[in-house]
Amino acid sequence: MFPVSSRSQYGIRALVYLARKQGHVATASEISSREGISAKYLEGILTTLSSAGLVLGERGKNGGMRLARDTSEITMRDIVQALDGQVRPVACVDAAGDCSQGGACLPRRFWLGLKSVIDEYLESHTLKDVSES
Amino acid sequence: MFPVSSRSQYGIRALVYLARKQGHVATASEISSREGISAKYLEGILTTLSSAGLVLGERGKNGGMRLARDTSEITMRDIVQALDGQVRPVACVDAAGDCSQGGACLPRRFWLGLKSVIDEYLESHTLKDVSES
DNA sequence: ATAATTCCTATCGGCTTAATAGGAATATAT
DNA sequence: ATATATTCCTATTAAGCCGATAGGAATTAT
Repeated sequence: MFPVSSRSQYGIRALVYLARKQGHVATASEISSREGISAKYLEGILTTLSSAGLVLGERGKNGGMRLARDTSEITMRDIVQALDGQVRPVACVDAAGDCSQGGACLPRRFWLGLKSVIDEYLESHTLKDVSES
Repeated sequence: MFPVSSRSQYGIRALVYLARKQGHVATASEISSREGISAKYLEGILTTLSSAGLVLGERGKNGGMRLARDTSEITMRDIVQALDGQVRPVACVDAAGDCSQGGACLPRRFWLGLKSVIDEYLESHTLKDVSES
């Protein structure tokens, strides 16, 4: 129950690895071999993190990836949201809010509360916390 | 991210329905038609809830399902655990604890904390809360 | 007996996801 | 310039999960 995708888990490990580099670059293949993650798969994950603005990708020879900002400025919510989207326990807890039961749906509040506690936990932990703990 | 299975969602709706019955029986087909849930599928869900001791199944004619205990004595964690197993964001956060990285796995604490906040939220909300909110 | 119900087992089709493949775009080094 | 190393883009595959269905066995009231 409440499984976290491999994508997010890999992404976090990669970012922890980059955090240790203190802002210096590391290539996708370096991270993949050190962390034991499929090279091509991780490559795509890092590209996604780059689109999300969490890392900077530098192309070409001697290129690689580096953190886009300080580890204390990257929350765990930023990461999992970039890789697996918003926290959404059930379909009806988003902007659309198209619960088939309308306002009469009793469990809705309960699910909204669950979304809140998860979001708050993720948001209150930064990459700095995780990479130094 | 963090989707809750249809099984758990259906199960909760069925239990809310039963809660309204104040301990009287309702058949699986009655609940399925009232709640718009696939009959046979819901049947299996209720059987599972029965094995878990949350409802009592009475076989035979005039049989049906009733809550096994008071709504305030059934936590939301009881329900989702019965239907979808333990809260387990990542594989390594259970008794086995076979993290390939061993004690050197940095994100482990983070995931354990996430598991805790989810467990605590689920445990602190009962069927009574949800069915009366 | 008959009817109505829970309970058990097996199966199917569709969706998601981890993983792979091939290459295009880009930048550096020589 | 050319070769090399890297990110970035698009498609495809293989496997697993999950919602749903099917058919019945066991049980109980009428």
